[in-house]
Amino acid sequence: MPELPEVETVRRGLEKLVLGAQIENVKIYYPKIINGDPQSFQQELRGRTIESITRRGKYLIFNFDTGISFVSHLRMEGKYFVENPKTPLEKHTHIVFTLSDGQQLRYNDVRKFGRMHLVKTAQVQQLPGLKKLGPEPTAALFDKQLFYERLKHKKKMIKPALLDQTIVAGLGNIYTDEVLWSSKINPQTPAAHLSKSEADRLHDEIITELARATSQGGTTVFTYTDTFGHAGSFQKQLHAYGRKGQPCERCATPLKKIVVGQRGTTFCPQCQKVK
DNA sequence: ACGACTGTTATACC
DNA sequence: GGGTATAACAGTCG
Repeated sequence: MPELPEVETVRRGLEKLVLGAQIENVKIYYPKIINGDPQSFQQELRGRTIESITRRGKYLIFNFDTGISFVSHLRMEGKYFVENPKTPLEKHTHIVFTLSDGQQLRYNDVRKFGRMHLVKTAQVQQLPGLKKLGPEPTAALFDKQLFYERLKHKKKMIKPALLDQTIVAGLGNIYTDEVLWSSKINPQTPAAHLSKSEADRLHDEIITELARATSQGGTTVFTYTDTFGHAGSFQKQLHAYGRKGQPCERCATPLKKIVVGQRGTTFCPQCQKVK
């Protein structure tokens, strides 16, 4: 599942592989991936040069020479590959960008959940998903006091509150279970019930956990790979996610899996007690 | 064989 | 408007 560390790893890979490349042609095999008119998507991108590749939350943003940007969300299984045009198209490749250097940038997505938007660079922040996005989880941008204030006014439980992207950007199901485990907070705790010290702990864990995962190329749980086809290695350091029934690494109590806000949730019933 | 389950966001609805 | 359920999809597992 590409969450922030995986998307950032993909971004860094793409920066090495296709920054500065010019798009010669775009082939669309599954138009629903593209938000808006696929024909104009094709036409607008032809002849454009990739000037920069940025990221906001889990959104990848390709910026072009003429003030337009292409915003891509990988959702569950979206992947980019850079390959020789002679390599046969893999199953589930839906969009192919042929580049002037002779390579192809290919978008592959088994579940077809990923989405792409083409907008003016100045309009990127106005896209529905980006408009309400919370701060990036870095020490410079993610304010501790503000985090506590926002939680205090949320009616949701802490887990769905962290997943909703408006309080802080970039957490998905895996890292949410991890930071709650590290912070010893029960996922079903109402967000508004967290004490200041719990909120502070959680805030710090979010920053360090996502940074550590990013530095290790992200987590490969099911099928995630980066643009080079490499798996991440952070899955070796997961303490909660996917460890149902295994002993908690702090207290040896078997971890439990429950559903919270329609999402599978693994936690330690001993260390992460409801208060 | 078939239903349950997986996860992320936009959208519809209360 | 906030909260919540549902749709978008395909593959895997029991």
